[in-house]
Order: sequence, then structure tokens, then C-alpha cells
Amino acid sequence: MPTVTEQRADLPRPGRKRSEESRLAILTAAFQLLAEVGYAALTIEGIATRSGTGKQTIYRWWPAKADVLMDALATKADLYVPVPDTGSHPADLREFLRASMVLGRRPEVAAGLRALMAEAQIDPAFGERFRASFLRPRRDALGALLDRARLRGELPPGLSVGTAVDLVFGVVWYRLLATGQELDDLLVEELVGVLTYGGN
Amino acid sequence: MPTVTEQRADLPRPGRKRSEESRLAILTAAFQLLAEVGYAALTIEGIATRSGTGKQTIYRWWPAKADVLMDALATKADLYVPVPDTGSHPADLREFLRASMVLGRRPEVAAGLRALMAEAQIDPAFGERFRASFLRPRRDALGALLDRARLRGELPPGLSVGTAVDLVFGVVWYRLLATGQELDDLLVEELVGVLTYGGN
Amino acid sequence: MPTVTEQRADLPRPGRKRSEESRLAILTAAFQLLAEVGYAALTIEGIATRSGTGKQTIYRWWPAKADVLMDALATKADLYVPVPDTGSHPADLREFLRASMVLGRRPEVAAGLRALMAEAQIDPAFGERFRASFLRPRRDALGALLDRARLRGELPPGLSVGTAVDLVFGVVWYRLLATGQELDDLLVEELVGVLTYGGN
Amino acid sequence: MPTVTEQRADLPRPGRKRSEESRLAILTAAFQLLAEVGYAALTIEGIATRSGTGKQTIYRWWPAKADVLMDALATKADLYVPVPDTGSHPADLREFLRASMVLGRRPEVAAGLRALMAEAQIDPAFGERFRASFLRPRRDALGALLDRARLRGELPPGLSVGTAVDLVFGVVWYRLLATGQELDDLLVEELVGVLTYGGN
DNA sequence: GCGTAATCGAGACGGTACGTCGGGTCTTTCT
DNA sequence: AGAAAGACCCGACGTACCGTCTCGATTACGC
Repeated sequence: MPTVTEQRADLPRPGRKRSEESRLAILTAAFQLLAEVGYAALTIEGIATRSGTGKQTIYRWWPAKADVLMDALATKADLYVPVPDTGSHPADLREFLRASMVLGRRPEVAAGLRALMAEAQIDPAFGERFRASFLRPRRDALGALLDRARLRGELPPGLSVGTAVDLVFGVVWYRLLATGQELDDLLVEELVGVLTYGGN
Repeated sequence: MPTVTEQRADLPRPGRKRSEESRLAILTAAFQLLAEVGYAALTIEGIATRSGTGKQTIYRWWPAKADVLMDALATKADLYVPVPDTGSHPADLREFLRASMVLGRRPEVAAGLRALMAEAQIDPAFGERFRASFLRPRRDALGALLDRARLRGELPPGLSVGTAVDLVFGVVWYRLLATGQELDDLLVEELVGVLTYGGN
Repeated sequence: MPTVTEQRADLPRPGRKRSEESRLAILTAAFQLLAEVGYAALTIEGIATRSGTGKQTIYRWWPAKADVLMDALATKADLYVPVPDTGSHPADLREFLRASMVLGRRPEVAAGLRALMAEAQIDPAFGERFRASFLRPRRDALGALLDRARLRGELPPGLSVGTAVDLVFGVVWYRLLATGQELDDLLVEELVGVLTYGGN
Repeated sequence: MPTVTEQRADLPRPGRKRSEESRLAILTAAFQLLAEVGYAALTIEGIATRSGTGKQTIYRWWPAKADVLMDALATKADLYVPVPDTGSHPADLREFLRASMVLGRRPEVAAGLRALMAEAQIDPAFGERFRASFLRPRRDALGALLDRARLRGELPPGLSVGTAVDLVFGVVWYRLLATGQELDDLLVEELVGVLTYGGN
């Protein structure tokens, strides 16, 4: 998965190359510090100190601390969720949901996601980047899965694919952000039930 | 010698009384500033200046700027949503949802809600207060409404009341926080459909 | 001697008073640090740390680090040089010069003076303040002394008072800044000789 | 005039030769920038950018930005002052002073001299270089001139040559650094008067 | 003419200090 | 005692330069 900060590699510019070592040290430090001190106490200064780099190096490559975190989350906790296509809608959906929830159950990942969503509210510019490079791909994946189900008539009538996607991500984010309830298998089954025609 | 007309007060402390004027000025300033500069640029200092009060007065009565905002939101935008009980589950639900969405469509209210939810992620202590005094009452109201429906067998089987509540608030919050889609009547109908047995 | 930063004391404003304790701690720290690390390594940050104050407190009361030093020099090393008026020109001049040189022989004072003169070259705004509140009073004092001598015809003809003053301060500053030679009694006598009619 | 940083030219080493083009571009840029932005805002980075060279090239050949300036001053504004020897002390002195003052009246030269003297106070290592390669030669020239006068008994008794030199350079530097007065012919005459036996 | 060696422009790097902002506290004066 | 005013210590912000370190691209000499 390409990171936000990747560079055009084709045109060889003069000057020293970007240090991959520093990049990784920064992402690791950000990820660790989030877990240790929380997002409120996560500072660029702290990341620089912990990673043994200069602040300028961070500012050079990431527009805000939330972007560092987004990058770290993508690099450290591989956020890839496969989009199954077995032909059976309930099975595909179940698989997708299960994989998503496994991710969301990891505490550091949950903390990261919550911080990103919070920052997206506070910094509109980051919000845009967050939506475009983080939320949208995952929305689209589930949307494609449900589109196939709709074609086979396995989605409840009166429920648009868009709203169905919103329902799924809605509950998941709501539990992450508001209630803190476990993202368990029971939830998976309930969602599969609600989103399958004749499934209840 | 106390006079006959002494105030009836539960705890008659000496000294100057809390200034209701200052309290209102602070809430108004907070509400206005949120709209004008955004939550990121909303500061205690700014609220004090705008409201013509001292910082100490704010710190004396609210633990954090998010609490000022929560207070302002409740005072400025009356957040009351009636919980109808007409005997018809779809009608009650539809009414509840419609009233909620009307509120969420007001831009200043939406901005306030997003800020509060963001702060709840960042400041755990405020998160607790936010859940207890803001989210819980609304959850309980919808929960009671859906409980009645369950008793009458109007809720889809295989869907717990708890998850149903999560579904509803999940979509609403998700649209507020993540997609920015309008909270329209179509969404109301889709939710009513999903949450009504045989309704689809 | 009133300091650069003195305030109108007559109108009693609300709010906390300026902390004399902090002021003194800052001046002391600046003076010590100059001696310890030199002017190049003298930083506002360092002064704040050493004095146990906040940077803002320094920025609030002094426009630049050189002004802190100028204030410290006036406070710590009392820079007062009496202007004698005994009626005898050579005696008066000798006394004035001797007192000045005693001051300039103190290493911390010399270091301070050199730093101030250097900064005056680099920061034109400070240069103005330095000239007005530091150099000018001393110039005027010697000027007055020599004026009296001129009236009594004890100054060499063909030498204006202005140039005579320049000659005196010129040598002294030149030795401080350029050669580092001791400001000794021999120099005093040579100057008295040059600036007294018939004295050589 | 050979630069301070010149290399042993006798042993022909392999590798690319020092670029005279870059050297000149750097000196020109330094000189221009001093006039345009002042010494405080004169940075190695700025000189590199303006001259179209790399920072390393500057650091390779000059120990500090003041040395670049000293070099530039010598290259751009030819600082040579002839030491006349006509046999007449007053005439020789007058000629030497006049030539010196003509130089000091040029604003860019004055700005350069002030910056160098300031830096000499702040950076002791540069101070040493400045004294040795800039101040000393000029002191020696005037010293030699006055030595000849002393032998002929044309110097006032009771005034050593060293102090006489200090008097001359003292006034000149004092006016440059402290008062900003013009270095005019009147000053020349007053100095000649003071430094000539029976001349007043 | 080919390798070795030094230079050059460019620019990223770890640092340090800058001057500012706001947080949360404390003090003073007034109500 | 509460409130406006405002100074205090503190810590992080984002920026500017420092002096150093790769890079790849030129030169130039010696073999």
C-alpha cells in the first residue's frame, strides 16, 4: 500500500536522498508514544526526541502529526482487509466484517483510529486527507461487495447500498468512539442478518 | 440579626453570588467562536476575551473548554428530542428519528457535536462526562422506545435492542463525522425499514 | 538611575504586579551567563532556565537580550562615574578618567560593554537605545567637564570639545574592543597631557 | 591581495581545482547582502542561495561568515592606505588620515567594518584573526609613520607612539561604531594638531 | 584514456534557539 | 467571596540556520 508521502521515483533529483531509517524511526516513535501517553500528549517534539530525529525532518514530510500517525498506522499495523468474493453474499460479508473487527480489537489500532477520527473533526484539512486516503478505500471495498449482493438480489429491498455501508461502518465507528463495546462475533452475525434479504 | 426576607438557599454561603450574566456571556462566546474559528482555534483565552470575563471565571466553573461547549450546546441549541409513545412502533421510531435529524441538520449543532465527540477521544476524562451526561440519556430514550417495540414483536428477530440502538446512532454519527452526508428523510425511512419486522 | 523598563507607578491598575524577584533573577542570570559562556552563547532560553523564569516574562519586559544585559550592567555593576568640579581642569579630568578606567578594568564589566557595543552594530534598533540611554549620558558628563575647562582656557586651542570627548572615549573603547590593552594610569596621564593646554 | 584562506600552491594535487568563479560569486553576494539586509540577517544560507553555490563550498574555504565578509571587504573595496614618507611629519600624517577617512566614508565599507568589529567581540576566534590580519597591519603602518616623527622630535613629549596610534584609531572607530559622525577634514586637522609638537 | 581524487550544486539530516501562543495558576484591585 | 485584569511558569508550536552528511555530476592530474 503506497503511503501518503511517497515521492515520484522516476525523476532523479540531486541532493541527499530521503532517509528511510529516519522515516521508520519516526513512524515507530509516533505509534509507541500514542500508546504510552495518549493522543493529547503526543507532540511533534516528543516524536522527534524519541525517534532521534530533528523536528524539521518531520515537518518536511508530513503536514501534521495526525498524518504521521495515519502513515504509522498503515505501516505498523497493516490495515489491509481482504475483500472476499466467494459467490455467497452472507459468507463474503461475514468474512469482511470478521477481518475488520479483528483489526479494530487491537488496542493500539483502536487508539489510532479514534485519534485520527478526532483530528479529522478538529483539523478540516486533515479531515479531507483522512477521508480521501483512509475512509474512502475501505468504503469502496465494502460498497463493491454489497453491489455484487444487490445484483444477486441478496440485499434487503428498500435499503440502498450506500446506506448499508453507512450502517456497517456506523456501528463499528460508533462502538469505537462512543461506547467502547467489544467488536465481537455476535455483532458480525447481527449485521449479516440485517443486511441479508430473508436472513432474519 | 437576619431579616424575615432572607433567601431560602440550600447552602447559604457568604460572598458574592455566581454571576449569571458572566455564565451566559461565556456560553454565547464559546458557541459563536466555534462557528467563527473552528474548534481547533477555540481557546479559553479567546472565550474569556470575547465574553469580557476573566479566565479564572471559566476555570472556576468548567473543567475544560469542551465542557463549556457541551453546556453551551445544551443552552443555546435546545437538544431535547421527545420520545413519542403512540402505540405504533414505526410511527414512534419515525418521529424520534425525524426530530433527531432536524437537530443534526443545523450546522452549528453539527459542528458542536463533532467537536464534542472529537474531544471525547482526546481527553478521556471528558469522554467519561460526555458519555454519561450526553450520549447515555439519548441512548436510553431510544432504547426504551425500541424495548416497547420488542415487547410487541415489531423488532426483527436476531437483532438485539442494544445493537439496534447502535445501528441508529452509528449511522447518524458516522454521517456527521465521516461522510458529511445530509441527514435526510430517506435515511429515516431506510432505518425504519431495517428496524421493523416485516417492514421491508 | 531609572531603568529602561520602568513603569508609571501612579495609576493603580488591577492585576498582578510585576515580580521584582523575577526581574532581579533575570538580570543576575544574564550577567552570570555572559561571564560563563560568552555573548555568542547567551540566549534568552538560557537566561530563562538559569533564572527559573519563563521566556515570556523576559520578552514582556525587554525588547532584546542586549537590553537585558544593558539593564543588568546598570543594576549589577553600578556604572556611575562622578563628574568632579574642583576648579582645576587637570585634576577634574584625571579624576573622571581614573574612575572610568577602574570600571572598565573589571572583566565582567568589560565583557558586558563589548557585547553591548557589538550588538549595537548588529541590531540598529538596539543601537539607537544604546546610544540614547547609555552612551549619551556619559558623553554629556565629560562634555560638561571639558566645557568648563574651555571657558577657563585650559583646553588646547584648535581642538573642539566634541572631538576631545571623542578622543577620550575613542581610546578607551578602542582598547576594549580592538587591542585589549589595560586601561592603566599611564593612559590617564597621557590623556590629561594631550587635553590640557600647555600640559605637554 | 592573497586571501586568508589561500592554499599551498606548490604541490599540485589531483582533483578538481577551486572554482574562482564561485569564490567571487560568494564574496559579491556577501557584500551585497550586507548592504541589503544588514549583518544580523546575513546568513551562510543566504549567501549560498544568492551566489548560486552550495553551503559546503563556503564552509570549505572560510571558517565563519565574518571571514567571508573580511575577504569580500578586501577584494571589493580595496582597503589599501599608502604610508607616505615625505620628511614632513604633519604632511605625512595628514595624508595618511585623509586617505583612511575617504575609505571610511564609503557607506558599504563603514557597514563592513562595523560588522567585523562587532563579530570580533562575539566570536573570540574570529577576533584573533581580525586583529592579526586586519587591525595589526594598519596599526603598524601608522606606528612606523609616527616613529619617524618621534625621531625628529615632532611628536608631543609625554605621549607614547602606542597611545598616539590608539588615539587616532580610537576616534575613527568610535565615530564609526558609536556616534556615526562624519569622518571629515576638520577631524583630520584636529588630530594633526593634537599629535604635532607645537602644532596647537 | 582511464582511474583516482577533489570540487561543485543540491538538498536532507540532527540540532538549537527563536519568538509566539495558550494552558492553568496566582495576585491585585474592585464590587 | 466573586470577578476582571493581568503577570507568572511552563511547554509546545512551526520556522530559521547551523554545520555536517550524502548524492550525482564535473573537472583535472598521473599513470
